[in-house]
Amino acid sequence: MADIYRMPGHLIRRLHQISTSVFLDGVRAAGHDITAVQFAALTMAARHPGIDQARLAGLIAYDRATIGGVLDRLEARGFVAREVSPTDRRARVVKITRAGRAVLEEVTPAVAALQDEILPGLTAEERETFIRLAEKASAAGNRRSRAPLLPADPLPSD
Amino acid sequence: MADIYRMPGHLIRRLHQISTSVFLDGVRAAGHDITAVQFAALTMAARHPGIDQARLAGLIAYDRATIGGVLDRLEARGFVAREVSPTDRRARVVKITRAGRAVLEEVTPAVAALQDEILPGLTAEERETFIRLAEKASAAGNRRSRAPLLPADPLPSD
DNA sequence: CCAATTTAGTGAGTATGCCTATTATATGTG
DNA sequence: CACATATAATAGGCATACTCACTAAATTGG
Repeated sequence: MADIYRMPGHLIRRLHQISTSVFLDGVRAAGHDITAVQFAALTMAARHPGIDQARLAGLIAYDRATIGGVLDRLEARGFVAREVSPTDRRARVVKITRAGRAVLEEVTPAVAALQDEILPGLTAEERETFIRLAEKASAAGNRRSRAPLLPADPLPSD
Repeated sequence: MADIYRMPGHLIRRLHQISTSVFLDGVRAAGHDITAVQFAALTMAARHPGIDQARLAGLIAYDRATIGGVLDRLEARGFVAREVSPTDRRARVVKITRAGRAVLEEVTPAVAALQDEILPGLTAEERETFIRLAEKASAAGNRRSRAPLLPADPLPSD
């Protein structure tokens, strides 16, 4: 009989539920209301001004169809703006707005503060171990994901 | 600057993407087409014949609204049947069908075989460590989740 | 330069995962 | 028994996450 409770897939799904819940609660306690996914997109938009949607998606491992909806919501709330790229008229360039930057600046410390709560019940050493193993596994499985993480500047060997 | 790539929440989301992708590929290679979520629901329905939806949801940490849709799809494909509970007319009792049991019997070995692929790049020992830490963290954070795992037979102290 | 291929983004469809509200039914208390 | 409360399931809505098909535009090969 398959013991679901010890299967990594089940445990990862549970941790994902806990993670999104803790994130949302922490951000709301700081007086804002953005999801972890929106936070990551906003952070990367701030770090790479004028990046197009496809590259932004690759930097945070989102599907191309998914990032469209995320940006729709961020744009509707005035946190990012999109323009047709001057160098490639297929592409749409994403820029964080002043309002988006303000949200990011207020939310980022709260996000940093809640990191330990995402893996509750673990010692600092155990958390480090978990993060190290998760990094190793996600790097090794990157190609297995439907939306792999892509480097900012793709290597020719890729 | 927040380093998203080392945040447990981001890593967990990436592992979740890899996990669902590997699961689907493995199940499809075995000639079937059910998701990890459907597999867990089917497994628990087989293990607890006649369980109602709310308890089934609790056993696998699903939201009550979510389990309805999952069972809709399993029922549409003839893998489970639902009836009004004879002891509580609000509740609907879930039973796995012969077809559902057949799918489960064929898929379960494939699921067991793909477990190691869910955490690729890790040694057997590292996988054990990851699973142990994930169990510890998910147990500790259970209440933080919107849909906590509930015991089959709830204790009065809960 | 032109045709074939690739790429960026969207749209429609499906599946989780959550929220709030509603309906129907139980249960507990006076 | 009557009333207040609690619970099971659903309905409708929003947010990821993915698939496939499509349009428009860029790139590559000849």
